[in-house]
Amino acid sequence: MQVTAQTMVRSVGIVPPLRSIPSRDPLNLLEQFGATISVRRDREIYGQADDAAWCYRVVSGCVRVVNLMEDGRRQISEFLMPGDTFGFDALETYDFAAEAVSDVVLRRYPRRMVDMLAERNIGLARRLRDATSTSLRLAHTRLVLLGRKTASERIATFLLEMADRLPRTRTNVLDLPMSRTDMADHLGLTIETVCRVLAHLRRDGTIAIDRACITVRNAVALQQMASEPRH
Amino acid sequence: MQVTAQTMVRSVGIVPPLRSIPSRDPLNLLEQFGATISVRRDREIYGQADDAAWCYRVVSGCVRVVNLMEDGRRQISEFLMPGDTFGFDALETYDFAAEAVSDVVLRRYPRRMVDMLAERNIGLARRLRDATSTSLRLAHTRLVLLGRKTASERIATFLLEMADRLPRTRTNVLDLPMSRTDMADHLGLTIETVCRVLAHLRRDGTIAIDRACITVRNAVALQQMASEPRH
DNA sequence: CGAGCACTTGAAAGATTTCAAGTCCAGTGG
DNA sequence: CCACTGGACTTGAAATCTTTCAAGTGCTCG
Repeated sequence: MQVTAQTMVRSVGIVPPLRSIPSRDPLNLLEQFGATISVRRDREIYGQADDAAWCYRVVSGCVRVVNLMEDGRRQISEFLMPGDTFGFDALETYDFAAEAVSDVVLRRYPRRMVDMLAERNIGLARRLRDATSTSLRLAHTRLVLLGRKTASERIATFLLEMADRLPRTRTNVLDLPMSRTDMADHLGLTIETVCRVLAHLRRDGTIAIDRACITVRNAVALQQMASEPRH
Repeated sequence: MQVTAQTMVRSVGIVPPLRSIPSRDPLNLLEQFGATISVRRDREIYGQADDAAWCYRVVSGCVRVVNLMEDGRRQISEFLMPGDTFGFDALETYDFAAEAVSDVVLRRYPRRMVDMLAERNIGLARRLRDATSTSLRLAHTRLVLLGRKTASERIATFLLEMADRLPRTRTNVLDLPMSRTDMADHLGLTIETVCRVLAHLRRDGTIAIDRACITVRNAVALQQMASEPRH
């Protein structure tokens, strides 16, 4: 893997407390082999066909998992927030590129070490399997969104998900790190449709928009609009 | 889990050879705890909210993984063919229903046993993790299909995938086990659109249609039409 | 032979995209 | 300090793809 525009920082002896990771998490076993790296906004973390040499955990910022078609069409299969891991589910190569949505700080672990530790520690192996299962479950939820939901339902679902996952400064205020284009490519829409639906919600009084900052004024309305699948 | 309309058959001492499973596969460790069951066409194997008590492997026939929305909209996230496993990635509950597309024969393993064996056997644990990773990768490919491909591209992609995965009697002849409705719910289209695109391909001479049986006359044309994502 | 169901096909309706202008900032240079 | 430029975002109108609504067709089963 070629080191792109990443600023390397040496691993320090003491592990910084990571958001939403309980200290008993088996994932912490990896910390002794971890390094902290920073990636600037819009820089690639790894490419679609790169050898899967590293696994990552988001410390701060937001990462997008991107798949490109040859003619330029783009699908963002997920956004990763602080505490989320990625690259652990790779096989020989990553199958999808990872890029920094904002300036991000990551913990990075050598894949070989991860596999080696997982072979010795059953708790870690289990943890990795569960993490992959959770990703899979999330992916299935997105299949429903892309396959069966309308534009409004997709946007409402997305906003509620962000309200849940984004590190929030204030309740109901979402400081979205991604552009409208990113949202569109995540939701299987065009940027214009994203804008129009958001504008409609604003006129409704359901949300307020101030550039990248969206305030949820009526969460119930969003929930009804989102048409979540059965539980 | 309630036993629905399944015909239970006692596990036999000798494991029948399963299609496309090399005998050295760690999954075979499960065989001693496996039972063979049959499920009739359109019967539920498990429901969306059921406790995840069992893991399965398809012996013969075809299974669909289904997610329902409250208003009845349906998304089939995948079709499973002989040799495929499912239910291994469940957490507390299955998150999606599994139903028999055709009459199917399954091997069924108690989830508790699977977890127990995986704790003792690192090869099996690894195998399960890899299987989940493969599912995840497949799911991501479908996100691109649903998010960014046109109706024709979806159909072409689907036919090529079936040509690859379906147990084939003759080259180029696909005996599709699923209905047009199933195809539509898998591809995020309506049944009418599926019919129209297939009819168009038939007039093209790209395929021939005889009810559920589709003959691929021009695989190259299908490949071009499918617009596969970059590799 | 008739009913029911899956599948097909046509025509109109509708949702989203495409094409085309703007608007609004943030950053730059005069 | 302020006009200018580029990029992200908005908005409108026309075009297009897919869906919806409506009729068939054809096969299988009783």
